[in-house]
Order: sequence, then C-alpha cells, then structure tokens
Amino acid sequence: MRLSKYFLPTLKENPAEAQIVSHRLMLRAGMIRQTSAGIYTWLPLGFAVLRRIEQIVREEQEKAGAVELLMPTIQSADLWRETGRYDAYGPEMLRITDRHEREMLYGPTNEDMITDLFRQSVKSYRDLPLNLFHIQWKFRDEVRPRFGVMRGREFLMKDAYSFDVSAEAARRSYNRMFVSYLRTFERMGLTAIPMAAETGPIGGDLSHEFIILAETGESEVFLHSDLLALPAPGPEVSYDDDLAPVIRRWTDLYAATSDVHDAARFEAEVPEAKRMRARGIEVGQTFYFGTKYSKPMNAAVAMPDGTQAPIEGGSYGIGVSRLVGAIIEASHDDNGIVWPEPVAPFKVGLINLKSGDKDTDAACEDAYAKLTAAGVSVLYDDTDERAGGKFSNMDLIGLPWQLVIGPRGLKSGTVELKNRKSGERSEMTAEAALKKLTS
RNA sequence: CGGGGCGUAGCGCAGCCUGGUAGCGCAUCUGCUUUGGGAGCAGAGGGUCGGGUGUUCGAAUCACCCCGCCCCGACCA
Repeated sequence: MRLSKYFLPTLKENPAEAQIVSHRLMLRAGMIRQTSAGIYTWLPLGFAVLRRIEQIVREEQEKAGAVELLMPTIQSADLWRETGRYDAYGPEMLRITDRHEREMLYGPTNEDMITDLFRQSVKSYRDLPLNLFHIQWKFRDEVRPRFGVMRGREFLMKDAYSFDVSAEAARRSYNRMFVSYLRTFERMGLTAIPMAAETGPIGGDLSHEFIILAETGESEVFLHSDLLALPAPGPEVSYDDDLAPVIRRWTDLYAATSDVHDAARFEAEVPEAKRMRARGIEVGQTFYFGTKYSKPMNAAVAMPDGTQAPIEGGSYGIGVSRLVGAIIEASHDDNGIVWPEPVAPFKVGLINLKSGDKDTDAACEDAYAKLTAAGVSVLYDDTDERAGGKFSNMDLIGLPWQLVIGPRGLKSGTVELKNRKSGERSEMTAEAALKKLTS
C-alpha cells in the first residue's frame, strides 16, 4: 500500500478525551474515530488490525473443532422471554421496536438464539459434541463507556457455544476452548492468565476469565507469579487428546479476580514471595452453564436408550475489538505503538527519505515491488513529507520493521533496516534487507 | 446511576470573572528557501463560539433549560 493513496489521518497532538495510552494511540495513529460515546468508526489501519486478530481467533477456534456461522445483530425479544432473560438482562440491553411494534433488541450475546437454532436442527446424541461460533458485533449499553475500544458499547466479539450430552463431555468441550484460548492469546504476543471468575448474567458454575496484566486494567487480580512464566501449549497440541492435565497445570496455581478472591486461600496456597496483586484486562471468558438454557428452551436430544436428555452447554467469548486496545496497552513505548508481528497491520514500513529523487524513488519502487511480490505487506511512505515527519509517523503506527531508503545511504550502496521493538538500526545492502524481511 | 469537569476553526488551547470588531499554536492551501528524526520566511482560507430561551442598545461572556463528551465511583467481552 502506498501511503499517498491510503487513508491514514494521524494526529500530532493528543485528543483531550483520551486518557489511557491505547485510546490515545489509536486516535493518534488514525485507527479509530469516535462517533458517539462508546461507538467508533474503524479507519483502515485499525480495521486491518481488527481483521488480523479476528483471523487468528478464527483459526484457533477451528483447530479446536468449533464451526463458524453468523447470527444477526438484531434479535427478537420472544426468545429472550423464553429463557427469562428479557427482564433479567436489564438496561444494558438495547431494546428496539420495529414498525409493527414488535419488540426487538440489539444482541448483547447469543445463547438464546443459538439454543433456538440448535433445538430446531439437532435431535440426536449422534450429532454431538457440537461447537458453533460466530464473530459478530454486539451492543451493550454500558452505563459508562470509556477507554476507547476497551470498553465500548458496540464491540466485536467472538462467541462460541458448545453442546454436549453429558456434564463430562461438556467439560471436555470446555477444556478444548480453554486450551484454544491459551493458544490464541499466545499467538498475539500476549500473556493471558486464566482466572477463576464470576459467571454474571450468563450463569453457570464454572468460569474463567482470561486476563492480561496491565496497569490500566479494570479488574483487580490476585495470582501466583509462576503463572506468568507458564508456557502456553504449542501449536502441536492435539484437541483429540485428554486436555485435563493442561487445564490442571494452569488452574492449580492460585489466580482469581477480586470478585471471587479468597484472601485466606491465597495466603495458604501461595508463598509470600510469589503472591502477586495486579490489575488486568479481561480479553476472554469461558462459561460452563449446564442446562440453564436447554431446559427452559427444550433443547434436548435423543439418547441411545431412546430417552430425551437436555443438552449441557457452555459459551466462550473473546473480545476481538477490545484486544486491539489490550495489545497496545501491553506493547507500546513513548514514540507510539509497537505491534507484535502477528497482528501488525503491515509488516514493513518503507520510508522514502527523498521522494522525487530519481535514484531514491527507483530503489524504493524496487524494494516495494519485491517485498509485495514475496507476499510481505508493506506500507510505502511515498509522500513528499519531510524525513523527520515520516520517521515519527512510522514509529507512531508501530509497524514491526522500517526499511529506510535515502540518497545518502544509496551513495554507499546501503539502506537502513530498523526494528521497531528493539529500536536497533543496521545498514546493509538492499538485497540483504529484502532477504531478511522475506525470510 | 451518584459525584465532578468540559463544549470556541481539523487538533491542542486562550478569551468568559469585569458584556462592546473572535484570537494563538499546530494542521491545511499558495510561493520561495530548505530537505537523514515532526524546518524557515511571506501570504491565504477556514467559526451559526454545542443548541434553545431570556436579560440587555449590544451576549462566546450574564441567567435558565436542554443536548453532547470526559473523569472518579458503583456495574461489565
């Protein structure tokens, strides 16, 4: 992508309304613009990151056996009445009346709808286990939206729903999602710790919040510090295996949000030197809720002996749009964002230090063409901005690599390659730089 | 929802107390000079001062009402 043909309205100054670093940087880097409280337009750069995160989530869900579909954002109130949640959910649910005076709502979550789909279509234990997910916009009318996309009213969420014939089987489904969450966050360069959590309006008796530690986090958490060093399961993990030992390794050590924190247990189980109290951002939550939805909605399947059994359910959310902010909270410096490569909107920022100079233009065009041909995503700053502005902007938007080409270096046959994260800069031939970026 | 704050050019702000020609920096546009970490000079454009009502000869400024946004707290992917 050539910057001259892109849409990247960056800001030099901090917008007054943005208090925390991810919100500030997202506005300044031209990733989002607010349209009203807690509601944002995703500009091209932000949208590119959102899609990369979404894709990682999708891939890891599919590896764990979940199947993607897409449910609507607008739902009928009738379904929610059936589960008793229409009244229970309260004013956070955005309620809408259509032209026929039918009561509708903008979905804050989809347990009711997916259970309805399930009961219409699945009748036999033979079709289970089943795990369906979608990645769709949600709306929760938060009392106080804040922190940019970290706590918006409209947000993109991946929600998966598992259906099983027994509590034991449901637990296996839960474990698969648990492991896939560890994998998902690991791939984004995040250390997410599963913690015992409250179940809230979703219900159920088993739940974990996946939390990344950050000073600006909204949750207070208590944990055994060894959890921070626990390696996530690798890409070779098999979801057909018994995953209980992995779960045990992650849940044996104490970790809880303040809602369910048990100070006595914390002190008994964790040696003093390992007791950690911190703040964190919740990026995902898993629930096992048994028959909470299947019973009131009559979602049952025929068992081998011919009897009907209500299905055992679980649901599993990941805040996809929140992750964009959370990753920035975890990865930035004074100059701007530092994208982990797997979620970066472009891998390389190509800086032409002197647009209009024949040799520099030619060298940049050549590098741009070769990188693009090799499948490397490049944002080529071909504008006639001054060099200083280009450097600052490129640091701000945080692409992992900067390839800097100017007349001075070309004279001695070199270009400069800068690693955004380490700040390390090295001069080398264009060939060497391209080789490094494409390998 | 309780408490606090803020709305003036695209962004950051001053002016308001004490009513009288709407200002500054950055950004934008034009020209010249510059050109390797947010350049200099000269010029230009851009505003229903969040909205309404009132007070007044006169309102960005005073009063009342409304709307929007932000922060702290209680609540949540």
